[in-house]
Amino acid sequence: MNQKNIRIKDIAKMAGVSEGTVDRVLHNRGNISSQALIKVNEVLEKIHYKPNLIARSLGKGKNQSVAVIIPQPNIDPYWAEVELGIAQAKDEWDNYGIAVVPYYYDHDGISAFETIAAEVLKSKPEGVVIAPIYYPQALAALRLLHDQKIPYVLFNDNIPESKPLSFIGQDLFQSGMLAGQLMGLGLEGQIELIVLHVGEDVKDSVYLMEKEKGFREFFKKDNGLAVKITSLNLDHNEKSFAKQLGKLLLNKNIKGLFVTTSKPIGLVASIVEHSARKDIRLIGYDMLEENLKYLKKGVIHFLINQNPKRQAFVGISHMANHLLFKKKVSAIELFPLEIITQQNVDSYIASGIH
Amino acid sequence: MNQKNIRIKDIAKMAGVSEGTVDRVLHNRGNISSQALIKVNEVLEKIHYKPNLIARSLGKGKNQSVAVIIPQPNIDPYWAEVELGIAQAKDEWDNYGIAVVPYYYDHDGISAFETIAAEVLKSKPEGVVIAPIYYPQALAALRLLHDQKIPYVLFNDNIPESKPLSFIGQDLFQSGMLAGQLMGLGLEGQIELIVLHVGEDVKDSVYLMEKEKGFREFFKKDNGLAVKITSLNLDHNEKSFAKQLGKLLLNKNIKGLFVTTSKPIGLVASIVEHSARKDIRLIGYDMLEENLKYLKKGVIHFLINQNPKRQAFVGISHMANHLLFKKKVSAIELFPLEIITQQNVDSYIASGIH
DNA sequence: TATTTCTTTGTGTACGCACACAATTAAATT
DNA sequence: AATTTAATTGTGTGCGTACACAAAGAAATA
Repeated sequence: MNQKNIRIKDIAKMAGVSEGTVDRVLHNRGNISSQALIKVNEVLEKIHYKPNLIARSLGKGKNQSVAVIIPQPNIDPYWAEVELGIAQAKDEWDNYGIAVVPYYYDHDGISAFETIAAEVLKSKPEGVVIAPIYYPQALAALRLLHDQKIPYVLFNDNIPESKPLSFIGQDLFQSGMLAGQLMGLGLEGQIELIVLHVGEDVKDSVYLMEKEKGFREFFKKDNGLAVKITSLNLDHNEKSFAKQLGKLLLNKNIKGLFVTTSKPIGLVASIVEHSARKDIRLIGYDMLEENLKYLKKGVIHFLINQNPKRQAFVGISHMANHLLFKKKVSAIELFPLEIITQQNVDSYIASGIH
Repeated sequence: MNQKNIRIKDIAKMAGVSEGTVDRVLHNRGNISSQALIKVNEVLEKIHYKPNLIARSLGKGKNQSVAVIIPQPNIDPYWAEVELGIAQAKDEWDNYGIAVVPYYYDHDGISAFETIAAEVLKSKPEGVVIAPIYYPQALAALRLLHDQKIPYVLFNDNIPESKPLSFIGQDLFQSGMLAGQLMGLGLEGQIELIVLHVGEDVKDSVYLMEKEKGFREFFKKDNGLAVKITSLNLDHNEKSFAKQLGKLLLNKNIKGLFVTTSKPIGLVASIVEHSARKDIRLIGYDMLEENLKYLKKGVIHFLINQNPKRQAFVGISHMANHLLFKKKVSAIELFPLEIITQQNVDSYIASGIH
């Protein structure tokens, strides 16, 4: 690349045709004589043409738009994090003429999702990035996108059968295994552990189950420990929740809690903190503000970071690269399972998204 | 940005001057009447001008080059990782007309560094990215760069007084604290721990000392533990090294080893593995191949990832963004202190660099 | 053969910015 | 006032691609 790059102009000269003809071959625009086609293809096979991506996107000119669909972020700190990632991507890709347009659907009303999906379709975006947390509704929407040949990227939850351009997320089974390892560190003898699923719809439980399966799997292998694992489904209606959890903590054999979603750990932590128990190991998800508070206090011992902010950012960036530069993007991008503790949490906060 | 973006042309019209004048203001090229300057600045303050970065780099045209200076990677797996990051950056920025040119200096010969530095200067790169592991030589080289007004980015080790454009690395004191926390997990009673500095020059020891300080600091705070910490400087001349370490492991009170550099842990791990001790907790640095082997075996318990590959990639990207887009880059970018265990190592390997 | 229709090919302009150079105006010198 | 010199400003071209449109050629029709 230090030496002059081969341009369309050069190819045209080599093949003895005009630039327009080369352009037609490169983009299969048709209206080409077989003679010309052969000549150009001969040259293309000989050299390795690397289009100048910058010039390409300048030349294309037209402003493209990417719609991003997530649940209302203002009631849920997890999705608020996601929104930060969207904002960051918006800022970044704005420079390249890509408009990132977020759409929010109501958490409660399922029908709200369909309304939003219709709205998005009407706006005719060049690409869609979506966190498909309600499986059947999402699947229907993705079918529509597919029919209209609008590419889409999934993040947070995968729906492989919808054949997205790309999926951004984590290996949830392995995530559970990791939670198991962290839970088991330094524990000995006969103990009981609790897996806590809090206030999630049954639909989602597929994903939560993956985490639980991984968690249980870990203790099958780990020797020297006699572990009894109980899983609990609780609604985080505050009163009954606190009562039930409090009762659990009276059992001295219980040494650890694994909370499978990020939102409720703060609540769990406050209950653990106010109980008499100082020996409970608490493991949960994500660097939400409340969670960090209890991590720093030492009530929560480990957080596994799902990096919602970055998932959104990377998902949008995949789409942007696809639209702008026709770059090949990986069909599945699994994020690392980041372990956050009292001693490295600040380094994570400081580093942000690169 | 869905609505038309403001271009230089628009600013010119608003201010009642020509495009050239606006250009001169934006780039402080001088030769401007105070009247025109005021008019343009008034407009600039009112609107938020976001230059089209793509057009900018197309317009600039000229191919720029970034020199990257590191030690010979082929004898050292750590620097081999760094080289992967360089290759990745090279690939990425090639599309934008930036040539990334690596230079390697011999690990042993100090004078080799100066030779390379001279060579780099002669090539007149637009920017330099450098891992300044030999302090005095690096400082001298950076002075030369400063004199010639060639911007430089540091990674791996910082030399703040050289005022680099940007530094990419980690907080080493905090890194030691984290090692302390991981070491302490589940340990009880009276124990002894070893901090192992292996085969590094005294010059570097400033940085290793930071890690040790952090490690010791952690155990000052942590209550319930009576910990004795011994630090050892060993040369990894294999025979005497194995003998000395073997002798140490006969002491049953020693429960953990913290190795402050990445290269020798494989060696340490093999010695620990072949000793009779199954209760030694081993903590070290980086995802080098040999280290991963012992991590998966369970001999090494934790690795703290310094992410050499990505440090190089981000360092080069900072420079590229600076040269190409005149983007403001953060003066210091601290990487998160990533904890790698048996259960999340694969997720890190799979994810690579984003 | 002249005319129309369809196919193929070449040329020109735009994208937004950087930068060189020409044109204009102001200031300084004779 | 005329000329030179300097300061300021405007215009034009190029970066490499995409795409519209005009031009040219071939085929079909009258």
